[in-house]
Amino acid sequence: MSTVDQALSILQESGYRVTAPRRSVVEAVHATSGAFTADELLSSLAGLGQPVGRATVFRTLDVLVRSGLLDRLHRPDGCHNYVRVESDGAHRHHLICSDCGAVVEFDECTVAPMLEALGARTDFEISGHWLEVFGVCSDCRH
Amino acid sequence: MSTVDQALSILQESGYRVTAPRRSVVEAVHATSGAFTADELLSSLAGLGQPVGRATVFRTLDVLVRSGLLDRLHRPDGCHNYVRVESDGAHRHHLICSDCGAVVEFDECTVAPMLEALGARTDFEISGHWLEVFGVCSDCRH
DNA sequence: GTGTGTGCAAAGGATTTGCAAGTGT
DNA sequence: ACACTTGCAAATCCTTTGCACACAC
Repeated sequence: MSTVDQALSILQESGYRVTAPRRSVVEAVHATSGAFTADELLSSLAGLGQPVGRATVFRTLDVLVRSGLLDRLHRPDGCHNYVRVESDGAHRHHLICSDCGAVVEFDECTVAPMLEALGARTDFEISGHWLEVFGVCSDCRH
Repeated sequence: MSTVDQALSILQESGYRVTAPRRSVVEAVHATSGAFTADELLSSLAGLGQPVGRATVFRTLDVLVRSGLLDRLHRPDGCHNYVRVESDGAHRHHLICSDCGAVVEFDECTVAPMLEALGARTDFEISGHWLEVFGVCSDCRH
């Protein structure tokens, strides 16, 4: 069972219908490696000969995020990038190459004790955090 | 010397001119407590009887960020929020109340060792990171 | 006086929405 | 059948830009 099919099953289990445009989007997403924007995906779909309407792309990205198949990234330059989710841990962060957009997921996150202290000090009830790390991957350095 | 005046001096030292609209913007910024958007600031200025053109507000926010007087925040609901910078440390992160937008700056950030390990494992040359923490402040809980 | 900064209105880009027609289950 | 989806085009939102005028230094 390919990963695309796995994704489509998850979609279905989440209560969404599996339609041709959604299949195209999922395939295009699986063909990428790294972070992408809605617009890049739109062009990519057109290039693959499987054009999907602009609105549908946006709606499908939402659906995929809600189904846990994509993560929405927030980058300094613009906020709406997406990446395919690889692991299934609840705690996911991303290391992103500023050059080529390559993304590495990681879950070793040592901020928990710090956040606890921070919550105590400020009397906030901390509900979550975002951590994103930027750098240059080995390919882009050479 | 009030904080507004301090800010205006910094602006000037950064090579920007101190003009009436910029003064208004700095005053309005100092009247807020927490994160705000360009649009909120625009309305706030109009409400104070010191209307400033839309373009000028955007340009001035840029100038203030570049002068180190404001930080640009990225929130789940929308990406371009601003907060007044309070400390002068280079390493600043923010704890934001999801309810009222109150912001607490903090600098105790314990991710450095983790990032070092992450860089070694992935062969990325890590250049920076970005951490934001969300929660509910004590006022909003009561 | 000179170079910056301003305001307006228009342009631009990204995302959303309304709606009639199409389609998965 | 029925509700969910789609595509299109228009609407909306946020931000930037061009340009003539004004102002800080």
